[in-house]
Amino acid sequence: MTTGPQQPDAQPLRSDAERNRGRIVAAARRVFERDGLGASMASVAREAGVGIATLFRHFRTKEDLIAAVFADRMDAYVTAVDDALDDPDPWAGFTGFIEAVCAMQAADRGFADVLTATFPAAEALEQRRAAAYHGFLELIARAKESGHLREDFASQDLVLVLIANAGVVNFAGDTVPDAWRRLVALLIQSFQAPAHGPLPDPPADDALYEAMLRAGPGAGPA
Amino acid sequence: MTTGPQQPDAQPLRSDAERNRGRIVAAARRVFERDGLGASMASVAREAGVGIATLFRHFRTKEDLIAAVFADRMDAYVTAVDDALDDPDPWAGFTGFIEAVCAMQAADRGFADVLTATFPAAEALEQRRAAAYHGFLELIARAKESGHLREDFASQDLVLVLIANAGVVNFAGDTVPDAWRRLVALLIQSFQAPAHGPLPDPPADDALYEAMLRAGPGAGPA
DNA sequence: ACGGAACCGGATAGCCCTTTCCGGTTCGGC
DNA sequence: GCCGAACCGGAAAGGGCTATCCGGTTCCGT
Repeated sequence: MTTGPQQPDAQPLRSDAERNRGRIVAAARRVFERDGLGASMASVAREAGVGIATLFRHFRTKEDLIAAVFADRMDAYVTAVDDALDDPDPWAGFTGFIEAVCAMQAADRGFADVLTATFPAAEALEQRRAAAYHGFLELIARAKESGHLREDFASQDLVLVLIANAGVVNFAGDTVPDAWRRLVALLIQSFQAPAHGPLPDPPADDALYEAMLRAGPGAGPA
Repeated sequence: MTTGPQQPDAQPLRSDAERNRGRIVAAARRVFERDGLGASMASVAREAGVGIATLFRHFRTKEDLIAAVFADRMDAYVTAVDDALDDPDPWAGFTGFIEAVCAMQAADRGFADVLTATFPAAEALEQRRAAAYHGFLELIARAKESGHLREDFASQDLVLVLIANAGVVNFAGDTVPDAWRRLVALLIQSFQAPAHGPLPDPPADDALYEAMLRAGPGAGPA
């Protein structure tokens, strides 16, 4: 595991350390949600009311902090897929999932950044991402089978939606908080069968992964 | 005029100054095209083979440099609208314009950033933006009248497309250079009549402008 | 209630950014 | 070919970022 200091079994922390750790994670959650992953570690420390050194002692790098903060959002991500698979209507499940995920991006700019990047060092995140992706493939299959989803829809199109939506969310953020809804509605309608025409080929999976890697280490957009 | 030093009539520059100014603009064009507006002034100076001070003597701020570099791209932007208006097929003109502009974004990451920001101090840019927007309104009207464009398409949707596409271009950039084509194709199909369903209301114009303002002064994304 | 390990946080290093300052150099009119 | 004005570019100021160092403090077992 790469998440060194925050292993559940590592040996109990002293009470003050435990308390500070909780404060830091909670503060980071608030700060990242508001400002995206571009928020500085100093701002997190300030929000938490601890010194910078304390923050870096608990999380050796910013990426470690991100992994700790967004583990449960990634759980919600997986849960959203499962819920969608439980929907008896495959098309409603499919569209509901996309809307739900994009809504999560709009509600948490940090999470929007997380979904469009890859953190190979943070296994906790990547395993959940893989699980969700796997479920989404099933969602695609069922929606196509039901005849509501266009046949040439590709799994890579989800990444495209997430990137586009992250762009709108990071851009419009607080000023135009509902702009993303219209974009997502448009995209969903473009996915619906019958298609209005053919499409260019989707990008290659490994190339997309490569691009998400580049977005990882560095911080999110300004 | 806010473009102080680069006025055409200001009084002729000395030959070496004139030469350096040309080098700087050409270098900035290359650097911004490759790296987006986030590129540093130092990298521009290095590419131009001049000192940093020389760069800042010719362009008091980064924004001044941006305005000088992208004036002609904005001309191409206006030209694209005019060409589209010349198309006898309103729908072909409409879709061709969107594709052309998005292609310009993909070919020049700096321009992609310029299109999704506003620089109130750079009148040269803003006047052209306004002209293009005005032409686009006419393009919308004709395309709706022809029955190919959905009735609830709003002019703000162009901004949405530009932002979403800039997100994909800045994200996928060199790694997945054609990813944007699929996104744009999808969006165009979603604009085509008959619509697959209703849409949420478009964002308010002034709110969008406000958001573009925020994206202006600061540099582009990483 | 005491001693040492664990923990704290401010100051600091090192890097990148935009913008300014200033001593040295080059141009170009005479 | 000389000389002043215009111009050059490196160095530095001022700010932000991640990450580390170290002297002082707090916890907790005994």
